[in-house]
Amino acid sequence: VATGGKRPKLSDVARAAGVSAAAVSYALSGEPGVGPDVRARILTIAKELGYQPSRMARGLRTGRSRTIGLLLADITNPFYTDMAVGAVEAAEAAGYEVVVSHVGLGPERLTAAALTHIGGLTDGLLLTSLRSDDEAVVEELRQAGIPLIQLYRRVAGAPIDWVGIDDEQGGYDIAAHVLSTGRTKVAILGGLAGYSASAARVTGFRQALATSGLHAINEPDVHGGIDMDVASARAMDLLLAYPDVEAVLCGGDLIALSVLVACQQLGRSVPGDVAITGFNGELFATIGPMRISTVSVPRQLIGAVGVQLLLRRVDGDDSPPVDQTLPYLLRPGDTS
Amino acid sequence: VATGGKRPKLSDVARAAGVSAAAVSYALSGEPGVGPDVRARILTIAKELGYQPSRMARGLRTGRSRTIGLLLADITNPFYTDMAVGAVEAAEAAGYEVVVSHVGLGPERLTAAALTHIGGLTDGLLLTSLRSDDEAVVEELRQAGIPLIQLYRRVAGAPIDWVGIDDEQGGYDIAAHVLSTGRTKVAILGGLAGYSASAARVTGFRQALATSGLHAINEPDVHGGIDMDVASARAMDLLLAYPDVEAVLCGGDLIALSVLVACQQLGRSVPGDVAITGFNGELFATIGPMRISTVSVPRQLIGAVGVQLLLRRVDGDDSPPVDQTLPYLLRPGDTS
DNA sequence: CTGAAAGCGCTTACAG
DNA sequence: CTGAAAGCGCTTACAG
Repeated sequence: VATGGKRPKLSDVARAAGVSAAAVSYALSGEPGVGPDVRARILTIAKELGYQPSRMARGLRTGRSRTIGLLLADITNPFYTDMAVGAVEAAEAAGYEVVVSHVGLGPERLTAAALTHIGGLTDGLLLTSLRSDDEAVVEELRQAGIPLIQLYRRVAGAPIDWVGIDDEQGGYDIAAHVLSTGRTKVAILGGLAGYSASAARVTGFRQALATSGLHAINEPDVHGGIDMDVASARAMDLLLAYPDVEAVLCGGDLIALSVLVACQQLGRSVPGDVAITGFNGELFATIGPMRISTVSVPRQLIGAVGVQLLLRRVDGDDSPPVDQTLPYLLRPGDTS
Repeated sequence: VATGGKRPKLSDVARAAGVSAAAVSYALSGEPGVGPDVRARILTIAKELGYQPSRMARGLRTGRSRTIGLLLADITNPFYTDMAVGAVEAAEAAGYEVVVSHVGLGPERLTAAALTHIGGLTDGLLLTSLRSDDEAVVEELRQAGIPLIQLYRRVAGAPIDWVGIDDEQGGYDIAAHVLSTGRTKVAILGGLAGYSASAARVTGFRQALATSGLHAINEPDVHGGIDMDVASARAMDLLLAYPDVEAVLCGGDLIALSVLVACQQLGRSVPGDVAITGFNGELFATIGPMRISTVSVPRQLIGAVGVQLLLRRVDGDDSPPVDQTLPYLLRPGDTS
């Protein structure tokens, strides 16, 4: 009941059309080798029969799946799924399909997921979930001979194309923006040090502070977790430990939101008493009653450019790895 | 430079181990037909060589890909990606892989994406993006003979398994919760009428109101868009048109957030002047300074149960379609 | 412009 | 317990 009839195959179409299998193949792929009238008839019959070529057979024969994989640590995180949207659009334009895998945290799962893609499922991989110390994973995938691109996060020194933004400069810019309002008691609440982008942002914050002859009042404990509960605790601890803090530079919008909530709970006015900045430009940072000042990362563009780089590699380009740095947007909101 | 050596194939492993291809195949799949010592040697050599079986070849031969597809209208929407997480976990336990496709809005794209999955990429499909009037799409996919499951949203009357919650009862419950506080001037801000869940929720709201001898003060214009800008406009229009409204029952948390923001802008206190309820139980509804009262939908569970139903169909079960109704959670917050 | 044939890398009855 | 062989559904030189 549930399933229709058997799936028709190419030879069924050939028989129905009274031509050879080769003719059908040529007709469907738009190759020469079959007359326009015959081609039209074949196409009609194929549609009538509901013929759908087997990707397995085609892939086995051609060695290409015309599919690229996108590996996400957390498919629930819009920061990365925005990249997926850009990737899907760019891939579609090139006749490729994007399949997304939710791999969860941890290098083992990353490797496992990647290996199933490597089994020919996919012609190349977009990697997003890299930690700075994931060299081993990346090296293993490289050995497997599948083209790889790093999206945003990266492994230090890995000889693999990368596309992202200049987080350090972004951090510098938004810190300079806050300092320009005359605040001097500034704290930093960065993400985990193990991620390349988190580290770079904090470096940028520090450089801007140093330029004004300052340093963060909560050094050196500026790195930490970004999950909502952890971030909330860090925010509250900070405000309690440094009652006179005038500005908090955050490594991400979620941390900034935590600080905002904590300020409201403690009765500190924002941005009157405390200025707060985020990073990423996430949706939730802009939809609340108070828009968070942030650095907006061009996530869809990163995905799209990643696909372009990847398809170049899939087509056999083996020139040296490139770094593609994209522009970001400094977006002042209501919190600074 | 970019690619490693050629990928080893099964026959390479066989040669290196000095056995037949069949022996390797049996050893890798854990089938009997090869002794334990030989099996161990084969496994070792396969690992040494970095052998990774071709999914294409295996799929072509067996007619199974051990992969299931999840079609998302918007991969950026956490409501649906939460289902993906549940699906991934359930599938992994069963030895299946989940690949997610972002199809965007519109039935054409849905069909196109589904067809590429049907080409053998995937053994079955989890559908999330259905509108009530998508019968044509669903019928076409059914014809193609691929097992299908509807997640949450559904096509009325389609003979396909479905898993979700009782939105009507959920709507009734949260409306009753608000009415129990004595409010009588109640408005409804529902989602688009074209989606089964939106319609059911509104029906539930109305029934609860009717039970108290009431009806929404803004009837019959209770349905509308849920994108942030549209929802914001609807919220503002409502508050302006009905200055004495005491409660707003919303079809989703994003709408509820819009109403909350509009209330703050207009200086109405929440929940003092206006009670607000959402629906879904999304993360952002709970992380702001004010938690939105909502109905929490068990999204991961829906994904997991969807996978179970699907794998049953993949294994050939063709019993009549089932509806699987899961429990939800009424979660009062700070807005009611 | 068309058809017959080989082969992509596996799995799985089938003989030994 | 092991090996030789057929075949999954395509694509693509190669002859006609």
